[in-house]
Amino acid sequence: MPWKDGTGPPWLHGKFKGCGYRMTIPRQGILDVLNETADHLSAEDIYHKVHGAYPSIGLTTVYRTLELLVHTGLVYRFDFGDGRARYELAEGPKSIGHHHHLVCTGCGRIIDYTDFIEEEIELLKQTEKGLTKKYKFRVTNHLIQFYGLCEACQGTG
Amino acid sequence: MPWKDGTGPPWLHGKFKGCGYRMTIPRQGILDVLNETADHLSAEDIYHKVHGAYPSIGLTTVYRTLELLVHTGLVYRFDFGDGRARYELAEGPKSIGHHHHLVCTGCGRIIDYTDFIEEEIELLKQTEKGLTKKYKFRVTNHLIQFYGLCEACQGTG
DNA sequence: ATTTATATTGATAATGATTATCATTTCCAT
DNA sequence: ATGGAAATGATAATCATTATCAATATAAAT
Ligand SMILES: [Mn+2]
Ligand SMILES: [Mn+2]
Ligand SMILES: [Zn+2]
Ligand SMILES: [Zn+2]
Repeated sequence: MPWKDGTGPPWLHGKFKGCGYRMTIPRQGILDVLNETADHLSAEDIYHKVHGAYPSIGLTTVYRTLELLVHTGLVYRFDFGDGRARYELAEGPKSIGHHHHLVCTGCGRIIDYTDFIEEEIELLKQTEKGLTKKYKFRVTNHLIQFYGLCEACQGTG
Repeated sequence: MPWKDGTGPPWLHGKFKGCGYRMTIPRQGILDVLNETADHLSAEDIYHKVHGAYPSIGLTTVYRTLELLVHTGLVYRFDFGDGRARYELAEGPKSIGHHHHLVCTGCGRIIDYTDFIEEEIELLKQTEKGLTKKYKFRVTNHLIQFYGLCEACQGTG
């Protein structure tokens, strides 16, 4: 289980405490930043944003908290190929829900999409079942990304 | 054709020269290694393997050649979450063809699978078409990975 | 074959994101 | 309040990947 205790959590604040961790000011700040943005922020992005509200925060704490959040499943970590990890709140009030990504190899822009998600998830479910049977592999997560050029980057051949 | 030493795949020669590059001994060695393995090697893995045949090769050359190969589309670069890029020949005689990956988060093992590929590709094609229409995004590539635990790693709960 | 221009190489240093240390501070249960 | 565990932040260390740059290898031109 990702939770230290056996308690099931509501959301964020409660979800965090439910895992047996303390909800501190730096952690709250980091969660706030993640909850208020629509972007896919890097650790340093988050550090700078939190720094506005809590100037004493250290970059190390940001990395540590993100590691914690990823481990507990509250946050997803992505690699879009620009050399730094990027983070996104797994789900919550402001979340658009489960989605996949379009990654522009021209400008690095990331587009969330939920279109066709149902069909994709349905196929993934079937695929998972088959793979589990054949390879005895227990799937816990999946990653789907499309790479290409966004509208703005198609002009500059 | 003047193949310096390698027994390597001639099916790459034209593509290489067609792009204005020279087929040198270090490059041939790197391609040989990629062509002979079924694993997903890191740059350093490749460096060590090529070093057996060409001890004077430098790690820098490996990185540069891989960058070249990825850029020309002959090689795919993957990130499986272990902090280093891994490489795989895009296609060729010994290739199993287009496939996706199962990534064990327990031991790092990578499993190639081609099962359900047809169905997946078919759905991806449709999804691509819809995404192109809605987001004006020109898809050139896609990435699908399943994360979970391999058979050996499921025992150690 | 000799020359010439260019592509390629490899040793080395630099970069930059992420981790490891560790002393200090904060939190919580007693 | 108090003691112990958890969390923090400044700093140094890792480590994969890139940037430099002088030396070498290659292909074309003479
Ligand atoms: Mn997203
Ligand atoms: Mn593979
Ligand atoms: Zn773009
Ligand atoms: Zn495993």
